[in-house]
Amino acid sequence: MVRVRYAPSPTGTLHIGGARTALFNYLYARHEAGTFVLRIEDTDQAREVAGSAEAMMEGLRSLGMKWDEGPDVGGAYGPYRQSQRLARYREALDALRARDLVYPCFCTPEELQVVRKAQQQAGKPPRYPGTCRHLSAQDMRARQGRPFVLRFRLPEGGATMVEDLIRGPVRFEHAVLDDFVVRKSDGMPVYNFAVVVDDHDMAITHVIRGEEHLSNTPKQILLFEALGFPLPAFAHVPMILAPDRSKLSKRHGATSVAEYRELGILPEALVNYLTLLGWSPPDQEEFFTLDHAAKAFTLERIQHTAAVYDQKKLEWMNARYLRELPVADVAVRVRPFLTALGIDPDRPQERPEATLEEAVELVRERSRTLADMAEQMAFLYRPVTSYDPAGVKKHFGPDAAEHLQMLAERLQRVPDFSPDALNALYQSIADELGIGRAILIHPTRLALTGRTVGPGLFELMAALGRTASVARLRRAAADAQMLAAAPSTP
RNA sequence: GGCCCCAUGGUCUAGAGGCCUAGGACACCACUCUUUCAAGGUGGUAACCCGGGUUCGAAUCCCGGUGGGGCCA
Repeated sequence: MVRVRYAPSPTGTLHIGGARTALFNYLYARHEAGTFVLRIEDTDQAREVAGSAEAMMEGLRSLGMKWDEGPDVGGAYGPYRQSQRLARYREALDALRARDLVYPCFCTPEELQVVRKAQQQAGKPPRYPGTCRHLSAQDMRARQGRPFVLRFRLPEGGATMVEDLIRGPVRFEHAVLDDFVVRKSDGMPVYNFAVVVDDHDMAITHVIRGEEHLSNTPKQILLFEALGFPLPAFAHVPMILAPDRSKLSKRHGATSVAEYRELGILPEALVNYLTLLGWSPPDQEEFFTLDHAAKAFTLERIQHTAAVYDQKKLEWMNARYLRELPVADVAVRVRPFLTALGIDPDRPQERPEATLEEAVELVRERSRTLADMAEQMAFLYRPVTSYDPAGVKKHFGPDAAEHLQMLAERLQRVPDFSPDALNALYQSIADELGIGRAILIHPTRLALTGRTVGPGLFELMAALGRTASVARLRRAAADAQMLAAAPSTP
């Protein structure tokens, strides 16, 4: 029975790197019909951010991941918050202490800093010098009352092998490791120690985590062995890098799952994109659901190289979901983005004839995000307050006012306000005037939407409806005349 | 600085010794469709980090270098 876990520290928001690690764990669990455990690693009180754990869980849920065991849903291996497991760590530490596998160290950080500097300058690995490794009972008594940490007594010589499922065997010589700290002077266990106890207690069979943990793994293996725990399998997945190949951070723009949601990226698209970052399906297919990915997911197909995330491709993928998801679905999701623009699609200032779903159909083809989509359909719900300046220059020429006025009259009278009928009407007017249709079409679009780009004019006009269309054309006729009379100063 | 990982177009990747004249996708460019912008279609630019081996044969295996990343503070 496979048991995997995702174990974030609640120090901020759910990052796309973390989300991707969670995702790989989730997919592996599903593929193996195993158990996915969520654990909150909150031993570092100083760095903890209030509400962070809840926000992370919400982020994971929004992406469609469900865990079988965790702090909120419980399970047979809890508690699932490290802060509630301190007694358990103390117990494990006592066991090591009883067998003299750990020892107290009274060296101060300042003393060690000096040593480390010297070692670095000499080109040696930074190592604990072993000052307190062999203190006699008398030495100990002399230091009574002074703060101390607990250090692990590293086996002399030899090496520890990490059998990584993705990278193969990795060898770490003990000569470059040192007697690392397992308990801090404040009595709190160190990360490497707590993880080992937790992974064992929660019967984790596969530790799938970011590559940055590979260097910590030999220490953890040593602890597993010292505690007499069987080893889980390890798999270190490559990191996600910013476009400049540095570690992803806030200065690179949106990096958290929540931010992407606010930008109008669909969770389906984000998950799909993230899955492709460092993993590829055997069939080369780029579009899939979580379920489909789970069926195909194997550790062997995980990339060894760090991946640079590409916002453009994410948006492209999002655009595809936007135009392929059921309209009703998209309509529901675009609502909050309309609200953010001050628009209530149910109580428009101007009554468009199209329903929200029809509005979605109208613009989805050219939308990359939900925010983008909302902006594109905004013209349906509120009056035009300005015209694109380049458009004015190009399409509100000397004849425009007259044309717009005439179009308004004809539109008022045309019996059928469907796209086809409107198309026919424009054709016949253009024929009457002996001009190309485009000469009428462009000023109309500018009049109706204030913009020069957008959906097909006749569809747009039908969606807006007769009343609003005619009103906007009349208003634009007046505006165009005024603009022509008062040429802009260069 | 020490140790560890990694290395296919700008980016994500396919590739597990001959199927490679290195495939797909994003991006970019051109053309096409067209009332604009998209979407779509067609075509194009663009990569096996370098040097040694191993082999009849290497993007693929080995060694070294270089570069990038990570961990340790």
